[in-house]
Amino acid sequence: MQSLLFFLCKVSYERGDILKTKIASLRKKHKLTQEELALAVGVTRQTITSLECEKYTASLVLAYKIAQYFGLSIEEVFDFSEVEEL
Amino acid sequence: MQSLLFFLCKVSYERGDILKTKIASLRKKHKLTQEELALAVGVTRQTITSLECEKYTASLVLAYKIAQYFGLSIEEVFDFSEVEEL
DNA sequence: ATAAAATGTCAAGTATACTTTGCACGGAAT
DNA sequence: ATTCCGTGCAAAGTATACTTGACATTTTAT
Repeated sequence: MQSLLFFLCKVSYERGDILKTKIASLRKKHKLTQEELALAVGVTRQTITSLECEKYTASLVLAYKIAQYFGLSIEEVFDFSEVEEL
Repeated sequence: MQSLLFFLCKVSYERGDILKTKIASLRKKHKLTQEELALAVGVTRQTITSLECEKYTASLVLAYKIAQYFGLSIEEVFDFSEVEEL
């Protein structure tokens, strides 16, 4: 039986400056658990959860490691479209 | 008379995990002061100094803004070659 | 029906990114 | 020689990124 509910993230409206990411969908496409991805890029599972639920924005180095793990560029994994124009 | 000395950064050997950047050379190529670049990307001059002297690594959003200012990708401005392989 | 695996969350702590202010020094111009 | 500009630095403070450990709910497997 298919699941009726997904794991849901509690959305925080305190900060509007957190980058949207494709981490969750990329991870599922590669059939990985958060734990496995965390191990692969050298952080804890909670950090992956936080990034997927957009609690904060990854550091530059972590962003690179995640992108590289999926064979993509940083710009392909994180959505910069809402960064204030220069 | 040509200058004999450049502005020099005191190198800290405490951390070996700070990304090398092309910010200083790009800024000079564009004939900008640190102050002007700082204003353009929305940080203080001291932050630009710190990044150029590699005191710490920029955040993902700041890295994006700097790269975009120069019309480059993040990967073209920051050197990820020494990031631990996955 | 039960157990195990996967995910989300919270609190407290450490580490890193960035700000603010102020000072020192070299180079350029007058 | 004096002044101004650009740069490097330091200390203290705030904000954000990440860790650790523990717990609740959902999903998957038995």
